[in-house]
Amino acid sequence: MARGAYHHGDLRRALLDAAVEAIEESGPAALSLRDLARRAGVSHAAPAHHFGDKAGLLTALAVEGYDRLAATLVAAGDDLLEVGVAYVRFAVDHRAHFEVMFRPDLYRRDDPEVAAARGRAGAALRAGVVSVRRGRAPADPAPSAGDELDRDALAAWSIVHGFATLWLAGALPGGTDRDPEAAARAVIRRLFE
Amino acid sequence: MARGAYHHGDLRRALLDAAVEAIEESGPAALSLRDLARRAGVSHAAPAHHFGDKAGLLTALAVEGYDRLAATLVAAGDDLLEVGVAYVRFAVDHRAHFEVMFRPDLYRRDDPEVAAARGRAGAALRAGVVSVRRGRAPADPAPSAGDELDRDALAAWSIVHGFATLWLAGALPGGTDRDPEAAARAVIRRLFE
DNA sequence: GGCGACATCTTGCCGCTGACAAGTTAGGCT
DNA sequence: AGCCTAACTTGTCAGCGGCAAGATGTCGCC
Repeated sequence: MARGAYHHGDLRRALLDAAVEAIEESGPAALSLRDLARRAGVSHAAPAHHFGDKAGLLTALAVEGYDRLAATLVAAGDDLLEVGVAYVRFAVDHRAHFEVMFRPDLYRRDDPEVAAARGRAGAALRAGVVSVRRGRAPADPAPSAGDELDRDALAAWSIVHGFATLWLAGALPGGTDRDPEAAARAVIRRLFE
Repeated sequence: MARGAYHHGDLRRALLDAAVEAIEESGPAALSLRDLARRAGVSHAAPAHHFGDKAGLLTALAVEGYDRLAATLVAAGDDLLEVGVAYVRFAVDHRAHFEVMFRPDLYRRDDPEVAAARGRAGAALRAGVVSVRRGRAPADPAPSAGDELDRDALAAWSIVHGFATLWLAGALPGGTDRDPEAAARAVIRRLFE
């Protein structure tokens, strides 16, 4: 076993899980390392050993989030509508991860692990956006190279990310709250109707 | 004069301005009332008198943000493209206000002043979205009532909000950074082409 | 013109937090 | 057996938010 399972069992995992729980309860701003330590039943300085500092813990959470998002998007196939719905569902179902991922002032965005995981998620997203051009003229004559996003991809990402963010912020009125997935479907479809 | 201008001049305003400055420097998570007090040259407890607590200060900032956003959107006219671009420009130019507004765990979302200001911004947004249906079939047979948003409005709001959020998070690659407005224009146009 | 009432701001304190330093325990290796 | 190192604890410090109590300035009012 690579790490963990010495004294506590797997403290690193337990702390990350506790962080998710705490963030879902009261948002990332109110997160406290000492509270996480209490939840895991260890001393207040134990988290520092695994993550260095608070930003380190949130960096690990962001890495995990990007990886899970990538897996979710890949599993959704290559249909833009389904990939988009999967993006929104990920945000709703894993709001703690999602909120941290797009809050760069909370963690170390330049961390190489984060960059790699973000790259994987970005690739999965681009793969899903290919189908957006169905029934449309091809985009630019010069196809996007490397990690660039063409206009279609940017529009698709914007619309699903915006919907997810507004939903998480509680900014959407009434009926949307009950079934975000259906509302997201309708909104995304607006891109190619 | 209604308030302020006793000892300091206008401490309330000075604190809000200092908050904007501090948030632009290092994000809302790192905001400290004591730091704001130092910037304004007053004691550490002075902010409490004007705002009660930290959430009170951020609530005031959110109210100000929604009001300024409403004014910005109204000034942009009733063309969806221009309203959308104005939304993005507001986020970029007033990132401190914008970031607080959509971070409901930081302030009191149910505050009546916030609700009123948010209502004004929402109305301005809806007014701008009317034109999205140009060249399209009218939306639902039953027009949206009160503060409801139909699918077109939701799609428009999502796409501009998503673009703005991603830009602020530094998630957009390369070229978008230099001229967010042009990129936003291209993305929004995607809604009715 | 002086007095009281009030808004404004200060000083002092408490518990909590993140970070650091130094010590302790426990598992693995030879 | 003996050691090494990872994993954790204990102790400490400065900074923070929030509260209480006091000081100071400003205004209405007679």
